[in-house]
Amino acid sequence: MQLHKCDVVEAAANLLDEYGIADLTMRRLARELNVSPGALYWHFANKQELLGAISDRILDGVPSARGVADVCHRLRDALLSHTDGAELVSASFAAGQSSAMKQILAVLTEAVSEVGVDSAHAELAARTVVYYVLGFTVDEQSRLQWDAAGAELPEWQSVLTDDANARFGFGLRLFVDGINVSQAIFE
Amino acid sequence: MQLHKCDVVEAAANLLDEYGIADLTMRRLARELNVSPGALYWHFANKQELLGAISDRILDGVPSARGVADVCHRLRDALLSHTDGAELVSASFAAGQSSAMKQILAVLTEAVSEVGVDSAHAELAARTVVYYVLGFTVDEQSRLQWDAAGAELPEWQSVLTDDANARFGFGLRLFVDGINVSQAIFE
DNA sequence: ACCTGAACACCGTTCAAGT
DNA sequence: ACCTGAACACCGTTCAAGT
Repeated sequence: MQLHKCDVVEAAANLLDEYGIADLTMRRLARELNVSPGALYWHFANKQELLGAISDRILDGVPSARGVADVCHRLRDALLSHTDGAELVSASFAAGQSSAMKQILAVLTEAVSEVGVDSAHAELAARTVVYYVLGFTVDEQSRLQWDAAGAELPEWQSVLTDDANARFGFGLRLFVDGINVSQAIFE
Repeated sequence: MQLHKCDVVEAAANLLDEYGIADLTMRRLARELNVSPGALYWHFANKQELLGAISDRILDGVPSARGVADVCHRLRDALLSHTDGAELVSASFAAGQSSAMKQILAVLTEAVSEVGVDSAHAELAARTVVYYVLGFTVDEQSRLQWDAAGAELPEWQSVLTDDANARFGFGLRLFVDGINVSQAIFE
């Protein structure tokens, strides 16, 4: 039967989860779908566009969150729930290929505006927060996956995960505090 | 004559500046040096290690800066002074291959400590700042290089560059303010 | 010790030709 | 409209063999 865009994205997402971003190639994806490599280029202009579509799938639902902290936590959760999710979305965002990340940026900008910051500075503050969340989570995920390959998690959840949550929250608060200070100055 | 590590890194840096990170391949570098591709693997274990060495070359001098703002500005300047510098260093840092970035992290941690933050939180704050500088500069550089390829800079320096400086400084202040707030709480 | 040559196992992308 | 087959122009890495 016919190949649909969403089938391709789903197969790609499965490949990502099972084998990681390094093994997510156009040729391998085509093999998985039992089509020739060229077939993918009827549905997607290039690999970057496909990666953007996977990013949007990973981020499904995140743009509907409200408030800086809420958006950031849900963004991080979404990234961590797929192998190499942070790296993939980070790359797609940098390449301007993830419309979900653009929405998230808009939602964050609005959230910052509501604290009383003018819209030009609000967008800057929102970008700043996004850089942090992506950078932190790429880092966190690479460590997580690295020692998940080694010794299999001794006493999980509490020791490693909660610590990362606390670390993430600390950095996030640094911004929120910074934003509140800048708002206090400008008014 | 013999091939030395530093010659390889220099040739690689030149290749980067002239053609960008996408064309910085082991094979192309070997061609430029008039050696076989395999020769490079006598001096470097793999491509990542070589990229790390280029990163360290790009960041030469930055770790000797002092103070959060000073380090961050010099880091950004170093990244912007080479084609795709931000992307390269960002990738090397994520892969744990840049010792210069580790030094920079240490310097930033010390600078934050001196404001009165305990060392555990100081390291977190330092990482947070690094994520911001790298994220911001990768973004800035990709835009810069994108419209440098298009219309050739209308009335430079003032309109584009100064604005980016101001934007960079704004995000940076968000942290420094946030750090000061957290220090005020903890003491 | 340092390097060559040649191979291995792949890539992304294009495009005439088929259905 | 949608896909195949085959090609184009590459990759990173390894390793026996040479000097």
